[in-house]
Amino acid sequence: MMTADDIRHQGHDHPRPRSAAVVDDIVAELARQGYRATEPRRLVISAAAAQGRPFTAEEVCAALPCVGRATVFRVLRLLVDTNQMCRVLREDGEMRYRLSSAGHHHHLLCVACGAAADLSGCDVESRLREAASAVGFQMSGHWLEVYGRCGDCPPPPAGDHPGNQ
Amino acid sequence: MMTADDIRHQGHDHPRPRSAAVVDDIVAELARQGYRATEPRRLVISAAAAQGRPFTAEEVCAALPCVGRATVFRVLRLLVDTNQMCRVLREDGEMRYRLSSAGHHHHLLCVACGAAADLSGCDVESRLREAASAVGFQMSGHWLEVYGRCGDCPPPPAGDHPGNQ
DNA sequence: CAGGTTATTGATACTCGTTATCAGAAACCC
DNA sequence: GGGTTTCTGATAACGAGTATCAATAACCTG
Repeated sequence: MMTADDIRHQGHDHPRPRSAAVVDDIVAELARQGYRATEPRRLVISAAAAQGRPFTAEEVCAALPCVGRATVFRVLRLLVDTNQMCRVLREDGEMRYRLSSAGHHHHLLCVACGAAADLSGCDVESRLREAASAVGFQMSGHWLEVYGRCGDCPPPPAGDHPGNQ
Repeated sequence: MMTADDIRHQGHDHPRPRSAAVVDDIVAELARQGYRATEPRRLVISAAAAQGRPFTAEEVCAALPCVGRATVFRVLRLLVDTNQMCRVLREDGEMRYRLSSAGHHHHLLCVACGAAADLSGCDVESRLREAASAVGFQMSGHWLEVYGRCGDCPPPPAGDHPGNQ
């Protein structure tokens, strides 16, 4: 069977690319929380770390035919539950995953190439809380995705649909 | 076959409750855009107007056994596409619908009773645009849902999970 | 490091929400 | 009223994700 190391070394020969350290960190954190360090988990995490942008569970399944479908979903969910990964919702409604251990934050998603960037330094939260209490609600959480074009993508051709919802 | 009027009058005897006007308005708007005013469409719109809070396609299907399942989904999508209805994403990931012809706005969803309120008067948009351009993105849209407790629901028992994502 | 416990896996079947297909039915227009 | 054309409903299909459960592999302990 192919091991996590085989995956890591695909296509280049650095003995320990940065993703290896990422994988180890995540596995260590899982261990700290009482979860076993299994090969399938390493493989899924490794595949996730190899993705340059938010990915689907399906992509991981395709990249790891040696790992069972159910296991891929299980590991992804485990990582989300342990705050090692977050979900991002594309504009078309497709759910994708992204490794990121940061605390509460939001994402900027490029509608052209699919790249993602973390969005921080905007205190939307306090504003929302105020606006909510103005309508008699006590805010407890929120979900926010921001869509746009990253600097690497050419601007849209012409009169394109702005806004959303 | 049951007609839209039968539905409207269920359980009370106002000849034209306000929902009737809503239905007519929506059907008129559809007609204006070249869509035919069919009975199944009236029925679905009527059922939607009768809901006090965001509802699922499933609920409409159950309320209208005489309308085909596929048609219910088709009409809901048509209404979303023509901006007569919007989708709301519950905290647990479930997608619901809500009649609302207003322009761009967001929703406050009560995590206890499921009620929804429109959220306006908070200029999150400009802030997001700034934060986005700081990371080299040109914002084109966003998706925002705010969760909390409405004034009618008792506060949560004790130390509950705050925040999200 | 052998052996026992327990978590984890993979194959499979299944659920759920939604969409494709397509022949028949109903709206609209004249 | 009749002819087009859109729309509908039944059904089958779909995609993403989950439940089941026997077999396997990690971990701990001696």
